[in-house]
Amino acid sequence: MPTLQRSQSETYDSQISLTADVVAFVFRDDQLQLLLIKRRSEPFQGMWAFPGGFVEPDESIESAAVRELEEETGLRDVYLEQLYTFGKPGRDPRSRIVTVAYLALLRPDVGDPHGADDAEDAAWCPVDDLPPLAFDHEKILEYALERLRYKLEYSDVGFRLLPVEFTFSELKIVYEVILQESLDKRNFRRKVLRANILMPTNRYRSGEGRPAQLFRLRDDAQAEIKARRLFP
Amino acid sequence: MPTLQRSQSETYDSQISLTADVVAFVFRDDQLQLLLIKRRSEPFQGMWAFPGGFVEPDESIESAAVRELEEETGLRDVYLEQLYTFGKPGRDPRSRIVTVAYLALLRPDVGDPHGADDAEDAAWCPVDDLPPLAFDHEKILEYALERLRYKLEYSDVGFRLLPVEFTFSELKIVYEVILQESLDKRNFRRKVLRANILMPTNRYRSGEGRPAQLFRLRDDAQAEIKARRLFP
DNA sequence: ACAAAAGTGTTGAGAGTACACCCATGC
DNA sequence: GCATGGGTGTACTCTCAACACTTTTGT
Repeated sequence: MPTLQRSQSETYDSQISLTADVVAFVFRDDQLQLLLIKRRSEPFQGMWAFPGGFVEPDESIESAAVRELEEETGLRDVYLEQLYTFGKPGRDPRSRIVTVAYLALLRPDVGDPHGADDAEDAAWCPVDDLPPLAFDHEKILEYALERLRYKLEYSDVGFRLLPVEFTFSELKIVYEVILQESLDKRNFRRKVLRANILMPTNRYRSGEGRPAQLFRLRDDAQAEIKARRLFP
Repeated sequence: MPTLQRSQSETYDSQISLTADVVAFVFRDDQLQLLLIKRRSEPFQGMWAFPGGFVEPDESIESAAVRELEEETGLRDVYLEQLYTFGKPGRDPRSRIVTVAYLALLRPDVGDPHGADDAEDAAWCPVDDLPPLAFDHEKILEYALERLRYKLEYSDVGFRLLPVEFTFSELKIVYEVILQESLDKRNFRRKVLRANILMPTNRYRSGEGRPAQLFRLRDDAQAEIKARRLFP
């Protein structure tokens, strides 16, 4: 049995390489946007892809994800969560490369990305107006979007896409855009308030019309509510 | 930048190895049980661990999981789902080994496991009476249990632990044991029926007391309900 | 007939949904 | 003063949770 022998005696060099890729979302201009880099090298040279790269032998996979993301953005206050591991043979034409995909949520006040190293360019792209993506990154994106929509409904990920202080309409727009449906202003406000996760501030955001009160997520607001029984 | 050079010119042999481990649950004797194998070789020789092993260069990770599970059980009608990838340096004393953990749910009529290859022994163990586990498998188990409890509330995983035909009390016991709380018989039955996912059969299961009608999951019952809005 | 588990209905409380008007500010 | 977005309350429906007795079978 090759597996057994390998586990006992070999040097453990593997023919499988491991990368970490990051699907990083930001919410700007009332749109959900995605961090993409333009690949400088083959394969898929010139195509857009998620930031990512090989995991070093002595760093954790998550550290690799953070590092790759850091190379492209100012990286401040990131929410990072492991998404799924994609490893079908053939997903990378070079060799057998398995990637651990991460979901990152950035607040709108992170800087603009800058090309670096293996990136000829880097940019935020609205998710509903994307160029074709390299590798199986479109499938990964689909998965990330599904997860984001899903978690929006039972966790506080929606708040991670906003500035630390935000108004109710800003929060509502995040929910509306990601869920692709419109919500009732009064019911939305009541539901959020009932959850008791916000702290009001004395500050207001002025724009057109009446200024809106700013709120922040309470520090002790648990990140994820225990699911109420839904099923069966 | 080492990552960049590697991605362009190296032979891609990596110092990171990849394994697939399977956390396989079965529900027997009104208990949630776990498939464990007793390790024949170092490290952790003689300790219990999940079935698992190295991913071959030309097989998918999921195939590796299925294969490793197949070596231990009759393997029929398995539900398999990727759980999480654990890859902290140091989790395996031999070298840098990253493992993709899978959750498997088996129906009670799968056979008993048999030791094979790298397993000196194999057995079902009740989850609340386990021996110490090798590697970081206790952490992986914790994660698996959390996921199982979570999904029980919004998907049909509970049904995957039962025979194809089952009674309402059997289903209720699965829910009660895994959620560790007792449920009201009438409310439970009503809720399941309202979900409209069951097909009644004309068959009955006799035991002590009045025989109970057997039901089966409808073929067209979707595997996962769309979450109702819970949050905020 | 009795022990054991199956099966069945009702009621009250709380959450979800639908819906329309006044308020504070900038121009 | 008017345009713009902010902020508020009520009525109806539906789901959830609590709760006890009758039915069917085997012994």
